[in-house]
Amino acid sequence: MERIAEGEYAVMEVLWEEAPLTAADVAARVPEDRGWSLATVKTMLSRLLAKGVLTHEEDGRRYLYRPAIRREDYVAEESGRLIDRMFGGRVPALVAQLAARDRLTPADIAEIEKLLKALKS
Amino acid sequence: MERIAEGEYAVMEVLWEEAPLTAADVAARVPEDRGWSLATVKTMLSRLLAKGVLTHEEDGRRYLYRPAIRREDYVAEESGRLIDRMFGGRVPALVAQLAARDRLTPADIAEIEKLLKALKS
DNA sequence: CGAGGGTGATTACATGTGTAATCGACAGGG
DNA sequence: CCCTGTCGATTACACATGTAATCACCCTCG
Repeated sequence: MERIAEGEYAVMEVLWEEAPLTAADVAARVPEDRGWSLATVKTMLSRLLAKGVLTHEEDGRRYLYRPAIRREDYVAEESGRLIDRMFGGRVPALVAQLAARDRLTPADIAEIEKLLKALKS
Repeated sequence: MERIAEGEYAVMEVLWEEAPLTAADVAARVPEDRGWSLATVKTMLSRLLAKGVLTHEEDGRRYLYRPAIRREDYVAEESGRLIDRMFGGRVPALVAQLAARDRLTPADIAEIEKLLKALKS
């Protein structure tokens, strides 16, 4: 699967949320703080098409865009990449790191414990 | 803290493992499969210096390089970034994702449970 | 003393990315 | 039927990144 750049990812998020959309619709839904012009969004869409992570179908004179890959798949790949690179593929090392950095609230801990317990059955 | 590119990260790994080192030493320790020339490693070192994530001290006619940032800090930042972007900052969502993808062995589960239990005390 | 090898610095060049402007085609309003 | 706005496509340009080659300098060996 092609790598998706940070900015491009923002466009994918929009389409994973709702699809199909026109270029203008996507632009309208991209987070405000990006401050992107419509032209910029169109460039992103073209590049994502070229990467094969989007598809488009004609709708009269314009296109409707929709994701060609599933969000879970992409997220899984990126998470795996990070865990491999930074934690030698060891998930417990990641969790230990998060714990050491206070990224785990008591609620998080409880939730994760429940998840793990469910896994063992 | 400056972003560190994928290739540059490989150089940082070497120096986090052992420092200080000369450019030639770093090149010798970079993973074989990168297939980098010494020149390439030197470019990386210059860029990392420019980014302020390395320091160097003179050793006669050459430099000894050493990390200016701690590995844990960088790793924490990158992990946080990923969790924020892909899981809305929710660590349990990440763990659920890993579970769904069979990235968790029974040993991992046991280890994580032990970690979490220790946290609660 | 002169040549060769090692050093960092400078330069090179292709590709990716952020961020658009512009262009040619076409559709719909007047 | 023509103007204007809209669409995708093409082009632009600066900076980041991967991957080096080359240069100027200096130390050491012969």
